[in-house]
Amino acid sequence: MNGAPPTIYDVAAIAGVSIASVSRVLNGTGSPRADTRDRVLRAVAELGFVPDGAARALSVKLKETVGVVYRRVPKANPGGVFAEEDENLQFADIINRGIEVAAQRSGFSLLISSVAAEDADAGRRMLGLARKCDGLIVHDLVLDAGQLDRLGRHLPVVNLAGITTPHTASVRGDSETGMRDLIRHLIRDHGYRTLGYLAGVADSPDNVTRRAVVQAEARAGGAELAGGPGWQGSYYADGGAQVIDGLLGSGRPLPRAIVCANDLAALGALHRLARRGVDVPGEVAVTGFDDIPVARRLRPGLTTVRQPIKELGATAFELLESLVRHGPPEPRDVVLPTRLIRRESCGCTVAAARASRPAD
Amino acid sequence: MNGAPPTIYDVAAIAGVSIASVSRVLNGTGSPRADTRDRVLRAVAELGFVPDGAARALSVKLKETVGVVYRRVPKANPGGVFAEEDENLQFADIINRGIEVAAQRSGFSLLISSVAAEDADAGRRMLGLARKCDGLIVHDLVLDAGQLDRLGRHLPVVNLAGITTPHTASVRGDSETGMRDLIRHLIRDHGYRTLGYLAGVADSPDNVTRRAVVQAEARAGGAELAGGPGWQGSYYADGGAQVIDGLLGSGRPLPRAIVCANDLAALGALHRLARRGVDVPGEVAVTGFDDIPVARRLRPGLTTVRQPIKELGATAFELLESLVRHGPPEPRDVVLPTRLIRRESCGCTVAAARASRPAD
DNA sequence: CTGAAAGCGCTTACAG
DNA sequence: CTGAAAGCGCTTACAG
Repeated sequence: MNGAPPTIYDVAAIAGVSIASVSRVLNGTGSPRADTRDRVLRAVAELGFVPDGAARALSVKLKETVGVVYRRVPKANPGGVFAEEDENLQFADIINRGIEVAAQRSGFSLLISSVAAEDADAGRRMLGLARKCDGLIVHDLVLDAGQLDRLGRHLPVVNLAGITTPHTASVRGDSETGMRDLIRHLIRDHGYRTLGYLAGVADSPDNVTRRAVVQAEARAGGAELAGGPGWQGSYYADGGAQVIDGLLGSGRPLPRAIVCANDLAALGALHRLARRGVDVPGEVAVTGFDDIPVARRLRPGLTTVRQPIKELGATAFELLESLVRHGPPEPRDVVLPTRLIRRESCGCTVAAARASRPAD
Repeated sequence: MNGAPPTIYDVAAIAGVSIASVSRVLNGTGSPRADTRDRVLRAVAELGFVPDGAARALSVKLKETVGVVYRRVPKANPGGVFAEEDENLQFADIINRGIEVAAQRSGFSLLISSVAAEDADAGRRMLGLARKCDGLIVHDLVLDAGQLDRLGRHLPVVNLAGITTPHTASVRGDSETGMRDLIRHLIRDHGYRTLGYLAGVADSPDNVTRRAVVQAEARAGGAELAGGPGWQGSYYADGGAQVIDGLLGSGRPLPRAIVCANDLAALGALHRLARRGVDVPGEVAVTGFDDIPVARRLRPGLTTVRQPIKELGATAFELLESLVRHGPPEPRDVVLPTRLIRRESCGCTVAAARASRPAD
């Protein structure tokens, strides 16, 4: 940290060669003589030279950096049981790890930026990010289809919301199959005749899809599906807890099984049911979606649909890299498989649940 | 995404002004005439112009980007109960969020990079990172004191390992006070006479400190402290579980309380004790350190020491920014307060535990 | 207030 | 194989 960091000119001077030669040996281009190579490498070591990324990026028109935007959770109820927001971000964190590992394989770095849900100038923050990277990966619940597409006209964008637009690519988990298998398990294997769908953010594509599948499968299986505004959650634990409070307060009986839009909603529901003395799964079964790590730590263990979380991230990066390097990949919209994970919250015994799934 | 993105020259041409003027209105420097301002802004909007970050960085010699390096977890035992590594990274993820929020306030972006524990060319990866940012924040367990200091001679570095070196700054939680309060609680309030310290990575500064405090407080309180190689864990759940297996296999009685180096080790220990039918806290008490979100979801709720995780990250950023902008801050090595969080795994009743801590 | 021009630190045709 | 030079897209003294 003494003075300005050395530049390629300093290296060239010490090595007694031109900056072009320094650049070549450092990048492994051309075929420098062994002697040249040695002198450059020695000078580099002596100075502790590290080439400046900005200068290189400017020159090659590639920053080898991908921006990731995810949604920070709205402030939970002050004093609520779930004031701790960080648990809520597990899903995003694991996706980001998937992106990062894939990016690292390609020599790209990850520029991470969260936007608060209430953040008015989220748009500006995203532009600030955009100038520093080659393309953007945008998580669910950050931008709507219109905003995404507009952004996609300016730079490569892939969204993790499963939104298909003309100028972006997308990745999502297969909600249809996962949810279908789950509902059939509840109706056929457990014989439940009444269900409720504890919804996520109303207009999120995943929520729309999952609700539709629950409806269709309930009808096909001859089960009754409770609904209405009282079932509107938020994808977060607080929302799940509030729905349970409302349901219990309404005086109407609970359905036999509550199908939550995701694991966090289920976590909130489970917590509140336990506190109000409702036995899960004895009186009411509860299920989630995602299979975030905490799902297996809950008591009872949470029956859910596993998404390939890390792979969602890795795939998003691969789509983006392709977009950056060669333009729109084929296919532009990718759906990754999901699978039912039976634990105990659906009513399965420990033994049955364990036998049905891989060790965890 | 049609053709090359617009540059400041394009904007200037459309607006009918010089690129200097465009630069000025975009950066709010000088005092451009209202007319000039309008024309520039109109042209910017028309083109969807976003200034290139690399060019700006090269020019002003500031990337407004901070690199963060954290340690990816070694592969867990294949087929082990804790094959899922992501839970292990909660602590790092929350720190990173703290960094990010603080960085955002200063207009900095976060460049995230993990290194695998076994990764041979971690050094190279870190240099790759270094060229893209103004300084580095290095998590615990990534580099040793010598490596950190060497790195710190080339660019601003702050470490989250609590390691004090001549050329880096550091942040850590106050392990001394937190651990002292915890041990006193176990000995005085619960009357436990035998303890064991389930260690973390042997040469990690935090582990060294925590072990020393446990020893000192046990001695002072007249309690017996079990030790030996059988107590060596890893900071991860797997390590905690293995220590329990070894202990149970040895045939010797367990101490009345097992003090774990961190929450993850406690999680592993708790899991294994439950599986082997040992009652916690009835037969043996178990405690953690950190208070990661899952701690409150465990049954029994985990008694632990809360670290201000996000603040650790935010403080690390603030130190780094100061290092980047003005050179070494004062003080260069910061210690943040911790506090005992009583739940049930230490033997407290739900009521007593709840009364002793803030709602959660 | 505004513009012409130099400079930031690299990479890469182009000659030799 | 190697070097001189142009160029990447900005910012910022310096004149005017």
